[in-house]
Amino acid sequence: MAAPAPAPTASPPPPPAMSGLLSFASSRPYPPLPAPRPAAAAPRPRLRIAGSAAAAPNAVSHRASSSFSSGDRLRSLVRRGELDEALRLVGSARRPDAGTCAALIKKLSASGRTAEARRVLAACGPDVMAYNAMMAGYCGAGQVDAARRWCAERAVERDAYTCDTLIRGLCGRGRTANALAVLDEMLRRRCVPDVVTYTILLEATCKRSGYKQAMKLLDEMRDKGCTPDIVTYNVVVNGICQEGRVDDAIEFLKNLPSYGCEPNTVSYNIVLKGLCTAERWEDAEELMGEMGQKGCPPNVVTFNMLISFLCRKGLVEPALEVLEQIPKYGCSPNSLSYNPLLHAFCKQKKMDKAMAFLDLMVSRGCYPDIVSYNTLLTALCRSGEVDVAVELLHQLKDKGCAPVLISYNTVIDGLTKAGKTKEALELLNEMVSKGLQPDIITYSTIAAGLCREDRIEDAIRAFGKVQDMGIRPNTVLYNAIILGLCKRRETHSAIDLFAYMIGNGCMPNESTYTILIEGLAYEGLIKEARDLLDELCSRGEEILLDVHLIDVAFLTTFLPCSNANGGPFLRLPPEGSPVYDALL
DNA sequence: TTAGGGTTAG
Repeated sequence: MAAPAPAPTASPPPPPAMSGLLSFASSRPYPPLPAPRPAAAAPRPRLRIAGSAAAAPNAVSHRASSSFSSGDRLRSLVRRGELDEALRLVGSARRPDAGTCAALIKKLSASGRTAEARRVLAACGPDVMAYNAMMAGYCGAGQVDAARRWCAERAVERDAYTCDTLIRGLCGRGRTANALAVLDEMLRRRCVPDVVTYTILLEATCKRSGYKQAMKLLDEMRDKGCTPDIVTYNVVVNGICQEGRVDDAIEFLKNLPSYGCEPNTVSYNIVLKGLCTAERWEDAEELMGEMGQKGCPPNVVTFNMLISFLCRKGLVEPALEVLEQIPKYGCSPNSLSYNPLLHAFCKQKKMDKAMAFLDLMVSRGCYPDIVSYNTLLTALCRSGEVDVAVELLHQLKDKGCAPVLISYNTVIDGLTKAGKTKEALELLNEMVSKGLQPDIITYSTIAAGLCREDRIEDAIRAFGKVQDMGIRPNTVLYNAIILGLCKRRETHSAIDLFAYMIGNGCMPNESTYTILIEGLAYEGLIKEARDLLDELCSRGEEILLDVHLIDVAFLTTFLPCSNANGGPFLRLPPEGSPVYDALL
């Protein structure tokens, strides 16, 4: 792989607001990374070496040593995600600790293993923490109906907290109507919904049915004798802003005292966010001025929000000015203040500036967090500096910021795209050895990289690994392998996999169809390609095909379809191209 | 239970 172009050495001078701030920007392509976070710099003593878990010291426990070590072992297994081993241990334990069981229930449910989670629940006996974990698990796994049935069986509705979990789970999956039904059940059973329950429901109602509907629920809540608090009102203020009615939100805020509730800084921040979304910068500034007078001075969130919005709109210099204002208001910038700017520099491909900015934040006592580093890793990979990314990844722990799944996924992807699949696979082994569980993104990345190298068999092994882990392969993973098969002209196998994908309940997307249609057309299987396109037609989706992959015969065959009402739209080849000439 | 980082695969 050719060495990437170095970062421009003659970068434009920093904007005025930055003058002096970045003066220590190094002339090296990449300045040394910031010094380690003092508090976390000292290497932590290793408590235990691999394989000696059972011999863990139990000096702090007064319980029987056997029960301590098994409980300790169970906790450690759950933490490491070794669920099968944890399940075996739960099966043999006399009375496993409810907190650990709750954690295991959560993890099992997250992998869709709710039946096994229920076995764990049975093993640990009645415990509200475990109940809530089960409820959250069902909801998280999308089995909200199972959650409701289970809830009814156990009559746990009487516990308001468990009900909140169910209501939150239902609301989180857009099942607001069911959540409201649970509320009715609660009221019938004289299980008093509290302000939290209502607030959750109000938030969902705002999202689903709009704030006007939420206002009705607010009245109902008051009728039932439940007094809204400022959080409740803020949820409604947010709902009003979400519908683009910021001025109505401001009006509502003004009337709050007449309901016996004073706005707080969060209330103003919500309105401010609405103003920023509408790019009403002057109004935002004015509101910030008012906040102090109204006894709700801006806090660091206020400034962070402004910085984030300005950066998103490409207004990096004003964002830098806001950053400089923060201390004048008695607030300290934190990593959330710096990260949007760091991201902006990365996006501008000004890596030297980004690195210098990182130094700046450290010199001001704000330590980069994992999001800062992940932002850098992404940018380094995208700018062709994968080796620097690998180096940074390996330095993270010493900087007091251990790499996470996303960090590894980012660099693994960078390596596969740089044609360094072997190193990517080594990194995969490394993360596993460090106890980080790869996820669907890790394996999709690896599979796509292997396919790019025509190593379809290995990619299919990665696919199998995902299934072994109890994770359902998703569309992205299927697409990667289908593309690999099509590129190898094994279109029939690709179609088989397509059928398998649908049979397993994984919905194909536009890319899936594009890949397959192009693959079929390449092999001259025009009829089959057409059938697939018709299927897309019936879905009424727009399809943009890469004309470079399509031969003239294929385009000519399909052209009439592009005029069909409501049918797919085939982007025409660029004017003057050979394909365009052949068509007209 | 409300507001803040448009960190990862196609």
